[in-house]
Amino acid sequence: MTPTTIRTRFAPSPTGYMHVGNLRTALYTYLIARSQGGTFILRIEDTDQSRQVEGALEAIYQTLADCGLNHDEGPDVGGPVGPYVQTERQALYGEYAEKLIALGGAYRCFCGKDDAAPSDEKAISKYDGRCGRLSAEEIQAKLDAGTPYVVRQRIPAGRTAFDDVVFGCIEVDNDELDDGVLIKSDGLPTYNFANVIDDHLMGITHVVRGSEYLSSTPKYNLLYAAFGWTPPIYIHCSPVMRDATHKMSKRHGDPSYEDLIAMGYLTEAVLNYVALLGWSPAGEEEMFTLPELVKVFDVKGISKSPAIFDMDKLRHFNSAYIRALTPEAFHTLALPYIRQTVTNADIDTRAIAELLHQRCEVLNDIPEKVDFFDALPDYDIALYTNKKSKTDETVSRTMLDAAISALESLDEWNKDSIHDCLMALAAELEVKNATLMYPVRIAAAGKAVTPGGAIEVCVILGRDETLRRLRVGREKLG
RNA sequence: GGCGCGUUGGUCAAGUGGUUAAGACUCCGCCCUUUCACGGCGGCAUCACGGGUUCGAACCCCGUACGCGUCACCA
Repeated sequence: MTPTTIRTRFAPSPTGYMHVGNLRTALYTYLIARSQGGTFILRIEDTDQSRQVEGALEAIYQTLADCGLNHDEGPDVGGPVGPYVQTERQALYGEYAEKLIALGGAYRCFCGKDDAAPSDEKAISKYDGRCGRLSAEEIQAKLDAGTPYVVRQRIPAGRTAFDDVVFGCIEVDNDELDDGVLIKSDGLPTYNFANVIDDHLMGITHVVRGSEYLSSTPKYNLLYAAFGWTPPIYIHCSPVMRDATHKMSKRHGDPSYEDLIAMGYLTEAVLNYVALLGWSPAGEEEMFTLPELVKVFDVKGISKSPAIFDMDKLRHFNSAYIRALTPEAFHTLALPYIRQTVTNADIDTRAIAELLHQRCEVLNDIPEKVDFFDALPDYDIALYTNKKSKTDETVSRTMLDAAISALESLDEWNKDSIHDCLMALAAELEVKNATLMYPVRIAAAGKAVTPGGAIEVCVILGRDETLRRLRVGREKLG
């Protein structure tokens, strides 16, 4: 029996687009809640007004909705512990800052930005805490004089330890910790403060976040301790990397979730792959839909080391998800891509989709794969030479001649009739099926690689166009 | 630089003192086959390094190297 229900939160700041690492954090956060019947909350951390990016908020909502990571509480759906946007909670932070000052866990700092910040960029220094030693009279005098101030955390002496689900027990000397700013001079809280207040007030039991917060977690626990609160369970995740030394980033041109979708990846595939970046399931199965992930997810499988994003493996997942689609669903998805290069209004796009379906890894590959249906490419006759099919230019001449006259005399033009006709012809010529089919396909498509074989291609092209192309091929061969 | 963290094949990774060191992706070969793809079978390739502890270490300890993070009135 769990004493408290699990409550997790995804707390992005609207400062950019939804990156793969963000998505993964959201996913894990969602999975932890859902797998244990808990509540998944969305909170917007917008305390840095200068970093707001237009459209970022929309991207967050859209991505979560597309992925099915539905939140139970949040700015849009409300909930019992709102508001869920930090700038709307400003009064709350002020109130708790006062409380913390009274408790001795914080103090007002009247030093200007320049006095407190390291002036020399080389020198790594921390705030010397001088305002923490001001007497009550001195503080009152500053206050009376209207001196602007920030609120800083008072770090006690000693050592602080905390447990992380992924990294285990981490202990640091408090000397390493700075008296960080909790309330900025604009009155808004820093992440360090808002996060602790909100997580506590919102009853968050499990905090999932990037490992870059590992170093500052002791400060948060000191804050919890000063308030007499119980810290949450921490789950720090290592970053998703673009290569061995760089995190995925927009700056390097790494794709965001929406970029991947625009490239022709399926949401389900992206989600499945992202889940596996830094987490491994107990068994050997790797393919999981979101509901399946809810069933099998276990924080024990989260790994400590960073994971490099591998587009090849994503492609693999994507092609598997595409193949699993119904023919109808695939046709609907593929049609716009087919239409990028196949404009002929009369052509049977369903037949094309059918050929494509098992041969398509990413939707963006489609236009290039089917362009020959619209126009016969200007191909090299070297294509007619294929060792496996036992063809060369001479053989191809014979095959094309025979195929042309056989197809010319065909009354009915459909898959079966063409099939029977060509098979009979191959038998009559005493050649392997491939020896006849190969040159026909090359002449019909003008490409070395095509989705579907000679018969499928010819059926879609239709009688006149097929015969025209076969004659063009025959002519090219001289 | 201080502190923290990390390091199993090219990539994701399983593994918690005794294993032929799983599996997946990629790549290669073969089979299937009307090209390609799918599918099937097989293969290449890994415990960063150096010391310990131990009968025995990928697993425990120490150190080294390399990498990442952090040291903001950013989150």
